[in-house]
Amino acid sequence: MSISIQELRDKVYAFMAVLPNDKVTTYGDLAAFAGFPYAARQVGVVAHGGSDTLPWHRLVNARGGLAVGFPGGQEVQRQLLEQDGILCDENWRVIDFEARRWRPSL
DNA sequence: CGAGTGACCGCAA
DNA sequence: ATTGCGGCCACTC
Repeated sequence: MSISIQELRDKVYAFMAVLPNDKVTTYGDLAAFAGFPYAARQVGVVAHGGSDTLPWHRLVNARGGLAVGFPGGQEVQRQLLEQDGILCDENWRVIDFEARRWRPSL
């Protein structure tokens, strides 16, 4: 059983749209809530790839760390997070991540 | 077709 | 705490 990438993109955008400005979420959680529990990677790709208006910087990995895999992305993401009042430590991890973690509709 | 890659996840040593 | 390894899925060559 394969997933539909456009359907996934739709749901990801929808969730990002309602994501509070002072909270963050993870790729895995977003994928799970969107109905594709194993599609975390694709979530990352579609979330950052397609749109410039959506707050991609509020997506972090399951350990609360900033995006790895894009050179220099961590610096950019940290600054964007600071603009939203979210701070990071030297290890590129969101401070107080568990408290700032957001869950859609639960 | 098969192999490699990627803004990921989880567990084991 | 860290590193290593396999697994998941879709995309590209």
